[in-house]
Amino acid sequence: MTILAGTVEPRLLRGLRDYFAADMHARQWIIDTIRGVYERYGYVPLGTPALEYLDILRGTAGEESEKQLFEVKGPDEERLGLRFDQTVPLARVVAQYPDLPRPFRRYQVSPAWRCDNPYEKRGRFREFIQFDIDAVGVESAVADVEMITAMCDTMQALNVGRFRVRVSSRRVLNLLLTYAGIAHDRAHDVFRVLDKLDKLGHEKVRLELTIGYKDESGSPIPGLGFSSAQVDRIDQFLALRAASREEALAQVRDLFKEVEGAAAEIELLARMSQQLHTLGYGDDVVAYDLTIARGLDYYTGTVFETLLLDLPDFGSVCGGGRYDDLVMRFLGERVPAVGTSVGVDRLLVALEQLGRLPSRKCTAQVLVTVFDDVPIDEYLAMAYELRRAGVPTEFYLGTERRFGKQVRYGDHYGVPVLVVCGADERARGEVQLKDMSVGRKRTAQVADRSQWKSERPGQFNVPRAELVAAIQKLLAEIAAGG
RNA sequence: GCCGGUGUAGCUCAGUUGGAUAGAGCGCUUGACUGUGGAUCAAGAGGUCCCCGGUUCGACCCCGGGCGCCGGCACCA
Repeated sequence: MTILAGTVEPRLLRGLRDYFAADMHARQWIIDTIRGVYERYGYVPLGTPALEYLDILRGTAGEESEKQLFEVKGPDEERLGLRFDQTVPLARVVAQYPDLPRPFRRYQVSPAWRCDNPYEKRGRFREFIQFDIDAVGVESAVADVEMITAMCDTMQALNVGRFRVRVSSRRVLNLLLTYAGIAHDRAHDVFRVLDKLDKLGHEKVRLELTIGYKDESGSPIPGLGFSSAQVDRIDQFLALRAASREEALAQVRDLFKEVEGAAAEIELLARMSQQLHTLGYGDDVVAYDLTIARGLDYYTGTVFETLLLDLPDFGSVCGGGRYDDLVMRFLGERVPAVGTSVGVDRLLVALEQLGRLPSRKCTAQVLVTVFDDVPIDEYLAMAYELRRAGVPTEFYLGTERRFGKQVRYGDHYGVPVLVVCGADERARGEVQLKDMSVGRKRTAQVADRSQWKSERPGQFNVPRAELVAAIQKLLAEIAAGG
């Protein structure tokens, strides 16, 4: 692009994007659909500011994540940051307003910011909308079940196709550490490597747990230095394959039969699975995959994530878990909580790739076109009659007087119906309606221009006095006929 | 942060062992058609060949440095 001297080059920050009409309509549809599900579960909305004090955001989710904070300087030099999720602000709110009756169950949809490496093909951006539900002050695992079913219901409502919610438990993974004789303060390191199982496979995970290896580019991946006896025990766990939740639990129950406290943890998951079955959430939509840890440091119990089976490499489109100690940071008191988060912009990219989004570029149902030989006030009258009757109507405001250009304009934005009234129609006290979809279908078949012009597909005249009624009838037909 | 690739028109890309005025397709604009979307035909606009420095009679091309973008890895709330 040529940049003129004295002008500023229009450009976008890395990892951010502009959303035009089709994307905005699709995104709004996703948000409305999720909200519908969440409100059926009785969650109430909460809004919090994009900015928080830096010390609120810091140290909640691991040291590494601090690099991902967008920092902001306040007017009095306060150190601020843009929120990177909605869970930490929620913990702040719960701690700040102790009178809130518990359980506090809220939903929140808003943007968050993370300064990590963007990967737009898989829907990873530096600014993105998340849609969360959380239940704070809840000990019962019924809340965990509710999160999982809400995810399933959300995926179904969004028409994502085949999906699977994978459920795991940090407490079971802690049992694994005990079983393998690994100190629990190494949990973060071990879980990080286990989470890569899907991507790297068994062999590399084993190497990374022990001596490390060199990846394809030759970069050294340091090993964690565990003994082969320890890693053998982890391997036993990783090798488990089950066709159902019950089978997965049976295998772990057997493997951990000597581990103290294992029976109780596994019983908890068994109870959840039973409830899920009773409610109609079978092994096809909810699977227990106990190797999943998820990256967040603040998770303490159940964790889960959702994959789209038609986009196996896309990554998870929503995830969450239990974080019983997060509020403690602000309140000094343990407040158990569980929540889950849908990545709205990720889903937008995924559904786009799957071709599961309707594309809508306009809001108008009708475009009133104009000719020079008819007084403009007559066109205005038509447009306002339609608007007052509740029909979304665009009045052609451009300078292009030639009719062909106006049709092209309407075609470009996908307006379904044009109102046409030149001197001929006016003289007869009529207006012409043009159903754009008819011409769009004809266009593939017509080769000759004069035929194309004379055919005027999808056009018919109605008395001027019946404009509104005729439009409403035509729009109803189009809506019914598809 | 590390490794690799790449940077030429709005987009996708060709090009020159270093030589005069840098090309194609698509898109865009205009006309054929002052009242009809598509197709066709014709014409037109659009370039700091990423930036800075060096070598050279001469650099879009070669050399050095920088930056951007794309992959992979690391990291990931």
